[in-house]
Amino acid sequence: MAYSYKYPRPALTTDCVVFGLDDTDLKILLIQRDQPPFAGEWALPGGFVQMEESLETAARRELEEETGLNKLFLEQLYTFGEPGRDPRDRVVTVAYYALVNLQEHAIQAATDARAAQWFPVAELPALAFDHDRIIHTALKRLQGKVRYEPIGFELLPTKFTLSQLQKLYEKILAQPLDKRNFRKKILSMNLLIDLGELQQDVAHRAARLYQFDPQKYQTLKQQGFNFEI
Amino acid sequence: MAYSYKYPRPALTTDCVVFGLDDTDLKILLIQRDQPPFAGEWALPGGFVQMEESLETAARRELEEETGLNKLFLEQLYTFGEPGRDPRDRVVTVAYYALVNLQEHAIQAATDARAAQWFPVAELPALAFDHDRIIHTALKRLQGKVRYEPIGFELLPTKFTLSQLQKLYEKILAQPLDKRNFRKKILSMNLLIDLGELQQDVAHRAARLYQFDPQKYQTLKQQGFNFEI
DNA sequence: TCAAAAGTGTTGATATTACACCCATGC
DNA sequence: GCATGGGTGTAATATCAACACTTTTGA
Repeated sequence: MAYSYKYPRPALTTDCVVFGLDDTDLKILLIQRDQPPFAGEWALPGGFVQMEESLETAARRELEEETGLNKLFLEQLYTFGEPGRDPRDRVVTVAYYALVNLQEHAIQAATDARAAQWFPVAELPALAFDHDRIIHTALKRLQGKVRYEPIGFELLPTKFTLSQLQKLYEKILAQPLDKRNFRKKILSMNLLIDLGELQQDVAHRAARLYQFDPQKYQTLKQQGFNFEI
Repeated sequence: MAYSYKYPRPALTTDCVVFGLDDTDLKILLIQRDQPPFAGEWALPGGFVQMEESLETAARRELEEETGLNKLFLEQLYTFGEPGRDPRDRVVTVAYYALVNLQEHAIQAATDARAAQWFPVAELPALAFDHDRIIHTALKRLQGKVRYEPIGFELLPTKFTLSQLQKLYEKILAQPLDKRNFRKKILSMNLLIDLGELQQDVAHRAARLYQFDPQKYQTLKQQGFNFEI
């Protein structure tokens, strides 16, 4: 049954834009290439889709192989297939983006010993292929989506403060938000569980810790509720 | 240079969900298959991506070959690549969706003599492959996008009345809208040019004709304006 | 006691919703 | 003259934006 269609076929890969957030920056995880083309340059984690795996499975497998990260929030972004985007051959790539919280997921040395490193989105190095364009598309998608879906929580630890959440939105949307209005809005949605716990070891008044309630969100969504920041 | 990557490759196709609007319904254009698998069933227009053409070019080429339609609004939707979605072989398809106004674009007999026919979205026939899933995804995308981008105008003739526009939104969003509030909102955006002309040959008071002003939209958008219905 | 961030309400402006009647036209 | 859709305004309500001070804690 294989190869019923006797036409030349483009090669098919997946690439993944992994976003992480730390105290100072929104960051993207890149891999240093050790093979031509673009040897020594930085690129998105990714690789070839195997014949028996789905596209998303391929994206997750490559991510784990190259960075040790797994069980991330992962969503298809866009498919890039201009002839000439790979100098050797026609290669079509299905791009994904992922969100990870840096506190709870440390990246491992890649199994094939290639360097993996986080870069602030404002300080990206030169990138292989059209990966700058893919990252640009992913940033736009993240900015659009974070306002209408509660995906921002994927970038935070399970327990977080309202200030952490506000800073997350300020960094992604690149605009300041009013503290009181932000708290009013987010708390009025009733999507956060007040854990009754406080931050530890901070050199100022400790903030309350909250947790996102995905089940509550599903329930409200079915009743016509729309998340919006 | 071709075939630098010596791995088995999935076949790559594009498929296109073409939406059209007439007086009564939102419709989708389907092609009747004359070859197995799924011979006799209905399917989305589409076909194989050639090695030297971009994905969008492939989608437009297939559309024109199979339906005669060209120069449509066309946007990438999603890439479907589950193993098993084609019974013969691993086939990954990059799906697009298109918007066309039925008044100004008649479909032609397909060059390869396959039947092309419009179906109301509520009365779709049995579909080949996973095309029902692709259509479902396209409908959701259209419903989401039409509220935040002025793409609905692509489904109307150049000159249209406010009632036509309102009915368009009511059909796509599947909810009634208040006439006075709708008019207030849409006119307050200043995106419509009042042509100073009236409908002809209607058996009631003739309505004013309007035209969407894409340049105005671009200008406003750059100033931070957000279209929203 | 100082620095640093947490936490908290009110007000005016703006936007949204609900709602009903007269108008123009062709038949 | 009647059926059909075109066209119009207002009032009540809800939402949004702007804004400053007190509290808590550890160093």
